[in-house]
Amino acid sequence: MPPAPAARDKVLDAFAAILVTQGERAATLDAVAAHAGVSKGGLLYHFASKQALVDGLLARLAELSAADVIEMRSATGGPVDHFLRTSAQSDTDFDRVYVAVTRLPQDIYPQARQALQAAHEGWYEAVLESVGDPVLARAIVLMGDGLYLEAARTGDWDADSRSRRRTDAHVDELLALVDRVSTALHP
Amino acid sequence: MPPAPAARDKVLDAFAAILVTQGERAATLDAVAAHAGVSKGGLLYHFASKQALVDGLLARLAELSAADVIEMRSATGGPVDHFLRTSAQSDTDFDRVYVAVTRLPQDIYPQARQALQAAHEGWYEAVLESVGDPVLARAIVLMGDGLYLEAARTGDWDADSRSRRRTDAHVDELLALVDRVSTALHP
DNA sequence: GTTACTGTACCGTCTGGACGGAATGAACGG
DNA sequence: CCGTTCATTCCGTCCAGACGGTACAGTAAC
Repeated sequence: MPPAPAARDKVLDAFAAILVTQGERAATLDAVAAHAGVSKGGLLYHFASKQALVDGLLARLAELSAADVIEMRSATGGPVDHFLRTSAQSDTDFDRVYVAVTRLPQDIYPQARQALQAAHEGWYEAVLESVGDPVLARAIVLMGDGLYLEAARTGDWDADSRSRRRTDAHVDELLALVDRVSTALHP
Repeated sequence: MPPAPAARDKVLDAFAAILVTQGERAATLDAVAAHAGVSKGGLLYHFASKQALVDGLLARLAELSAADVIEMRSATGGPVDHFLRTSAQSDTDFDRVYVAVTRLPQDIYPQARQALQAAHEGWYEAVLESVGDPVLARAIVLMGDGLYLEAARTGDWDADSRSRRRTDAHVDELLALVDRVSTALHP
């Protein structure tokens, strides 16, 4: 009944979800279509090939990445707080898509590497403006990546509130440490 | 003429190399066999199924991981220095296998997640013994993960010496920062 | 009539895995 | 020293199924 292109977004969601939870191997056209609740023909109507699907995911990452940096700069706790907290979490659209692109073979989709690099540079610049010191800024961005990897490793994707609270406490401690170092460098 | 099981190691090397550079999708039995200079039948002699191949890689990670922690503790520059430097590099057997396992879909191979977690805990404990502070130790391990991800993203796997020197300089700065923080926490 | 799909049928290629060998060399008896 | 036997190590081919992709007829809303 909805003639609006609703399926397109659902397909991209499903593609990202399967990439994150089951890897690229499982992200076949059939599997993506089934997970999206869409027929294979419907998927291919919006994305004529698998390459088009990947391109669509990368385009979405670019959108969400730009939005994330803007949100970072205007976050109440400051860019660093927002950055490390969202890195540890993994239940936002952006986090899912970011990790999904991480799962793509970078040597086969060079644009994926560029998209990730672009997201990185946005983060680095925002963090640098906040903390001043380039080495500390780099350290913070690296820790953010580490948190992403950890969230992916511990399978936080459908985590219960208990383990999430534990992660939050760890991030609080990290933020306190960063704050101490930051004020020590620039008193 | 070589009746020694030389092929087994070559197959594992090839499997890891393809996972790292081209992703799990490209790591088919044929591709691994071809890259190892072995026939498909020869591969299947040593690893009766793809699951067996994965198990073999995980077993090798466990070996190398234990060896890496031992090497860390007896490294000349100390555990932290050794850890961050090897995280930034990616030309050792251990780094290759570690990142290769990272590329496996964790939800499908739960043992992969456990193996990575085990490697992590070994690092964390060695770093903790060195720096004393648990939060700083966690920050260091996270930065190591970030460096792994960065090395994977920038495709350092066949890097020229120029880009490697740049990475080394960055790691030097990070180590200097960690050292300052460490002595500030425990004067 | 256009847009946004569903559904089915189909094609060529690749995939994991099974299988039957074949070369090598150690073990053993004579 | 020789011949046979035997396990180990590896090769090459075959197959059923899954894969990406095409084609197309139909449907339902606007």
